[in-house]
Amino acid sequence: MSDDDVAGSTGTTPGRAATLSDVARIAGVSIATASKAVNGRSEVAPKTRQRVLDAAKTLSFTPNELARSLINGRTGTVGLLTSDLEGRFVIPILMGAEDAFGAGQVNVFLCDARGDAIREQHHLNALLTRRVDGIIVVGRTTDPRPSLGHKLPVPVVYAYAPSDDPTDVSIAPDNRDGGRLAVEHLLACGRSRIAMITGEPQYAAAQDRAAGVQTALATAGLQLVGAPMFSEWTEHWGRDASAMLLAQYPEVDGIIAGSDQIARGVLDTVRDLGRDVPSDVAVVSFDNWEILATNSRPELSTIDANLQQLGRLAATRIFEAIEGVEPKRGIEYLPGRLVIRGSTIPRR
Amino acid sequence: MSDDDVAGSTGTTPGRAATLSDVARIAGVSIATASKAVNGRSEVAPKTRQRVLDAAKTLSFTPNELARSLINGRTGTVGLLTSDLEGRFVIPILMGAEDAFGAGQVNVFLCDARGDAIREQHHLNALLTRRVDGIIVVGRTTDPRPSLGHKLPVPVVYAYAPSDDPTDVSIAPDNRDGGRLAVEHLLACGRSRIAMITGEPQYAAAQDRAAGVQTALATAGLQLVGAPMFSEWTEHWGRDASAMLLAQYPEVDGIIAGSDQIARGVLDTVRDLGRDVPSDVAVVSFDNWEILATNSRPELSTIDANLQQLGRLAATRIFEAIEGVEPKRGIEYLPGRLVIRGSTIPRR
DNA sequence: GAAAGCTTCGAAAACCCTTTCGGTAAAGCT
DNA sequence: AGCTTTACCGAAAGGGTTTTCGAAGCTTTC
Repeated sequence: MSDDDVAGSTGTTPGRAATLSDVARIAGVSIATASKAVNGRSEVAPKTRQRVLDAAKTLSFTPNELARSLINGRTGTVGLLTSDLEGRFVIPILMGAEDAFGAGQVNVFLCDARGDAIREQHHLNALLTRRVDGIIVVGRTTDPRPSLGHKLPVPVVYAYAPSDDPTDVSIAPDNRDGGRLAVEHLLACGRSRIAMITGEPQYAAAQDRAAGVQTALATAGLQLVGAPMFSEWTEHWGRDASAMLLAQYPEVDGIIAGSDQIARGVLDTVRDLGRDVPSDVAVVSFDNWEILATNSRPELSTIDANLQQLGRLAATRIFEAIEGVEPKRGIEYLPGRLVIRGSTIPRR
Repeated sequence: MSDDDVAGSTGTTPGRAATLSDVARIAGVSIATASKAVNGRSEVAPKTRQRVLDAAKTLSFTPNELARSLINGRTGTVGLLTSDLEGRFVIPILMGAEDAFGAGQVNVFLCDARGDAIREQHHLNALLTRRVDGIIVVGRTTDPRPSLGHKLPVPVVYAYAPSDDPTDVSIAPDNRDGGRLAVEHLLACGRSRIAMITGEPQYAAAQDRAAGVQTALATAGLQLVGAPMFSEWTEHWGRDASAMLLAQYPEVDGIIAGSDQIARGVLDTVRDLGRDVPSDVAVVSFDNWEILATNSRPELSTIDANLQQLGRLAATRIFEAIEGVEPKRGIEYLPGRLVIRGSTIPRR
């Protein structure tokens, strides 16, 4: 049954695939006419068209996309060049891109460079010889990455990690604005003694989120309790940092964690110290990594970076560039979105 | 600099890409000779070859892979058809496949069907018109999935989720053997009162792991404390179940969790109940999902499914099938590997 | 010095499709 | 009846490459 409902409907036979000339021969017309018939062009009599379509069906003819591409110069493929080992960012971006292109219209070559420049170059060359219509480069962090240059014959869009060349087209999450969202949510929850525990200071994501937080607090006439605590993107650091923080500043009633991982550590320690989340201390974090955010006690309120939308946007930009639209160069920042859960608002 | 080191070395110019006939014209030879020269065939004089290669270099010629594929009937591409939304399994499998194919030799079309049969059919058709050389189907669970049938013109290998048709070629993790590994490790740690908390009973992974555990215990002349506890693949269930378990059977000194997520919940509750891991209760789980396993207190001993190797194996099987090797049909089970961390062996 | 062998190169077919353009036949018009 | 228009179809070129096979040109052999 599975045999029939799937393969049967594709109808492809094993062995060699049917070609257009096979169809033409069966239908008793020329190859040109067959082409017009299957492509729905008008210069063919209805009766003839039907004969061709019948022949195509019985042969289960599928036009060879390679030959097509060779003619019109478009392959309908894009390359997704990533260094994101974990697939943390690249999968939602891939899904967004598929959405934007329309399912089945465009196919995506996914290449993982594993942070290796040589491998990246290798993949890039392979993509170019395959004549992709465009390339989306997805970084592992939001730090700027080296540009691929402007000598490529296809448009390039940088997603998540922007290019270090301002004349490239880049799309990145707006971490500053994310910081603002986090702060405003805590303020709305009635918190005013807010501290921040975040990851490695070398990361632009850490710096930008901290900057956004501090700016938003200043706007509200407040300031952070202590300095932002930078170290690692780990639960361990979240635990250690929150212990230190609460020892030094017991009055803290809101903590902004630089990532969901850190927040998990914070939650653990705050509970261990006998304080309740969210009534004593509210916690908000970044990433909305479901597996972490929805399994904690309580579940995490967190800033989602809208990665899928980021992918859609990247695909849209690539598409526009292919169509010849003059791209808006520079970095386009995509705002995040607050997902509210139990770590800031008590559950009923 | 970035401009030079990457794009410069590709040497591709914007605008139209150079073709072989351009190269031939510049070098003053025929297209046929140019082809032989760039492909390193022997029927061309060294002097002529050098002239062609120089011309190719100055034009930064890249052979058009589409035209090539059209001739030899091989595209050097494979489709990876998945329903694994999270990318939890597909990414390591993709990486393994890339490894096996050799970097840059083969490119992978990644298609996400999102668990939707229609979308899957759509992607399948797209892959076939693109004339991929083979298809790897990656499922979301280890439960058998519907076969794509045998009428496809290219070889298909099922990875992670085997096909429900025993005449297909499938590669799946050996969860039974994984259960054995977990048991033997706990026994080696001196535990004998072992219980199991695992996920949804509908999942083959849950059943197989439990079966493996029980068989291994029986071999050692032991049996599980209580019945295997099935419910959900969540931390919440891990917490609830371990509370119930320890209330009913306080003598338990080893717990096998059906997943790292469940184990995280178990660790939490065991600690909350004032027992030490691993000295009072040792915990071992499945998956080796790094983000979960290495951030817990203590870190998790867990059975890694060797997904990357599974991807390599799938790629190898596809490759063999393309080469015309008669495939070994049925399900090939790939053993897992025990990763020992602090939840079973006290850290120094 | 002619036949035979080797090396080197190019013309052309092939891969599969799309598109242009010319040709045929039917239909419409005066 | 003679002309133009329309509708339909097919021959052929073109896209970029590989490969086969024949044609030179050269060297060796007797």
